[in-house]
Amino acid sequence: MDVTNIENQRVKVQEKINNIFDDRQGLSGCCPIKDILGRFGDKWSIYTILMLGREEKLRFNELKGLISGISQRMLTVTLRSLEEDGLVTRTVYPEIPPRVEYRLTELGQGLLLQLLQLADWAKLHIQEILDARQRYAQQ
Amino acid sequence: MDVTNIENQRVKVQEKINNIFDDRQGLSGCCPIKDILGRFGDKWSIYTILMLGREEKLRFNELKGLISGISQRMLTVTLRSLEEDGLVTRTVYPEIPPRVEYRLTELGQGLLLQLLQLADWAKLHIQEILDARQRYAQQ
DNA sequence: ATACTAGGTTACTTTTAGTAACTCAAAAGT
DNA sequence: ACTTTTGAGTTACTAAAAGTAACCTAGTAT
Repeated sequence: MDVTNIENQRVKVQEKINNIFDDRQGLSGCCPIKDILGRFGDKWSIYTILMLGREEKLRFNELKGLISGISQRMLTVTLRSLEEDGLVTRTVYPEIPPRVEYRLTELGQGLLLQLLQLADWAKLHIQEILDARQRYAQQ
Repeated sequence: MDVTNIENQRVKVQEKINNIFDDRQGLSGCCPIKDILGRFGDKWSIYTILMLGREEKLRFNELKGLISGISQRMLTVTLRSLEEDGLVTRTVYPEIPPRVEYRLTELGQGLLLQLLQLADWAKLHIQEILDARQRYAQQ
């Protein structure tokens, strides 16, 4: 890639960024990235989405078993927030003991694909980041 | 896209997810997505990266002016964490009054590109999400 | 001598994340 | 007849993180 191409790419990036900020008249409105990352960007939401992406449908305690370290409360809170955003559906079967099934919606599956793209980038560069942290820690 | 293609895609997704979990032997290790989103996934980091992506280099108070609502402390904390991860460089010019310039590293620019991809998805689907929240709120 | 500048800290308060123990309703064991 | 188990959660609490307001430094201009 020559100098002109790099410059072209830079201009495209700037346009995109301007677009993001234009859309929310002067920073006080809602920024879609912030809004979305602010919701699913925590570790429990990510693990939950990944697990539901792998297994298609899962019950509450199956999820709890798969996501090691999560407490019942945090799983409830996480699932409710994903449900609220339309990323996950919750189906209750009124039996005793109760049975509840969770699965990703189409929207949730779309988000999963984005997450996996990010994961590819993360895997490629995680070592660079860890190295940077090491250097920073050493003064 | 016919049924076979959908099935193919699903298998690919599952392989990728299995890969992510394999890499960190049994969930206790570090998951690159979690690790990375856990660091830059907050609103101040996102705004900071976007601003530095737009302007190439910025001084502390320029950033403070551009990111409306951020306090000095939160900007310091955010910049330090981005610096620690090798996403941003901090250059001090030992003058009085001091001058400090921040810019994205190559790594930071790479992350910015990923963020912009996510922003594209977010813009396409933010209304669906907002609608879902409305529905959820109404019982 | 006072005020201003850039780029922060320190000490404090509020918000959020997370834990441990409890609930519900029926079924099965002792 | 009472205790335990099961699935899917709540409630009440504590620890940690995010955020605010006031202060600092060192030189320069008024």
